[in-house]
Amino acid sequence: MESFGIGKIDQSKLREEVYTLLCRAFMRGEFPPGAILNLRSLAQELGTSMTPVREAIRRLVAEGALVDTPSRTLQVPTFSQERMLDLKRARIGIEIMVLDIALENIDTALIDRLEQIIDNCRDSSGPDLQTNYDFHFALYRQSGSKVMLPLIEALWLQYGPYLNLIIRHKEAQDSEEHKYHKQIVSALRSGDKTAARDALRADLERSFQFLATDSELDVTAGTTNK
Amino acid sequence: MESFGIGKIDQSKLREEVYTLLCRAFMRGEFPPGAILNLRSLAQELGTSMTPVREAIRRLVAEGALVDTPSRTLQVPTFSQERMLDLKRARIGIEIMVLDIALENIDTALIDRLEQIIDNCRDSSGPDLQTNYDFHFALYRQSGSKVMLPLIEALWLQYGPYLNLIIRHKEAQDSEEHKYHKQIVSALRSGDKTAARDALRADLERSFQFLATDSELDVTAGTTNK
DNA sequence: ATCTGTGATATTTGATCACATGTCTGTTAT
DNA sequence: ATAACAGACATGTGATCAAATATCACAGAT
Repeated sequence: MESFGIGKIDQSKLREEVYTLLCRAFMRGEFPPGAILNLRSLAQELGTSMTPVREAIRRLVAEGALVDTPSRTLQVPTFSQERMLDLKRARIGIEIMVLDIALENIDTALIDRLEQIIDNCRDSSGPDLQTNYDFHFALYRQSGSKVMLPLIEALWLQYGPYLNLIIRHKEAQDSEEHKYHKQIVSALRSGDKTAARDALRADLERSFQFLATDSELDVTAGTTNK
Repeated sequence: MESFGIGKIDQSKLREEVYTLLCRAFMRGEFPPGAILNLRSLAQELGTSMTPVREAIRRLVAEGALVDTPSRTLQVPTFSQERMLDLKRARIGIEIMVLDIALENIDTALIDRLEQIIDNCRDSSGPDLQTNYDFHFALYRQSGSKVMLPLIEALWLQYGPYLNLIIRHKEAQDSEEHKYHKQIVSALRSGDKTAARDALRADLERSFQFLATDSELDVTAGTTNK
């Protein structure tokens, strides 16, 4: 049959929309470690019934962004130094692994796109999370690994609550994140794979740097839904 | 509080039981690539309502063991050479990464336990999946990484359908899997980390060896639930 | 004989209900 | 005043219901 340019049907999947919304909220650092969520409030807030929220929440639990407590409530994992270091190690290990694969498929079109992402940054106050996400995932997508990208997404989801703690730091506001991004781009241009790896590692270390042995982080966060 | 030997509460979560059952079935290779599942049949087969099955299935989708098709049915991912190689690369990369961490925490108790797992193998016909699982995860658990273990579980889940294809090969029956497991153990005893890595890599390569450029694998598998 | 439209059927999906269980609060007994 | 208890309240879980939509078989037209 001839193909007309009428585009795809919206395919409303309420469940997916709820998941996407919660996902974004997590990556924006809306939920602090220890926060309690409940289905009814979320459903009401989103204007849906509990069912799609339940399924979206189930997925977030499967991805490690939420945990079931013994008292059948849902909680953002509490902060612990141990878990934070574990996540950091996992992110560095896997993201560098994927970078290595991406480096095999590198081309100038990608490098240009990465540069464009950095330049399009609106340089607002605070860290530019969207630009950061776009930059990293544009890079990782070049690996072509449909298996590993979801794993990295899951790790970023688990990192989200730490972001909530970080954005309260005044020192974190002078984002030098672009410094490492630019280092990565220039390393790619000159074909220096080791330099690219080192710059990525430095970038990831940076994103964890305000979380080390910080006293005020252990406070139990309040609920976000009454 | 003092800890009594009464074990954990049954935690009647029907959802969890359903998930566990499906999970095991996947890892046993019950579902071939391309198989279609539907909630009603599963619910009926398990004697529950659809709700717990739905949530268990949602989790499997989140872990990449199942995919939603455009027509709102559930499908085991179809076989493709590309995806298989992607999964292989991911498993080798991540499982070796976790092995490296485990190697830092190695002790003789673990090595003894690993040896015991191999010896307890009932050496039945066909590959001994339970022993294989126990061996690998006992090793990986030594890493202490609560972040990475679930990722590896997800990868094993995605590998399950390939197992379905493999166990049809007659050549696959003479399982020399223990050869590499024993190599790993002796490498650990002598403290030779490189040898341990190489043996693990060889073991993983082995578990993919019958999937390379095989013509009969591309057939579309039938449904498993009428 | 092949293709297309129509209706029947099957199945997912979202909403609602009933129930079990954990938490909190206010009262009472010591 | 404090600890224990009882009852109300809150919340996840499973079952069931209603609606939307895809699939399939069949009839009719070309």
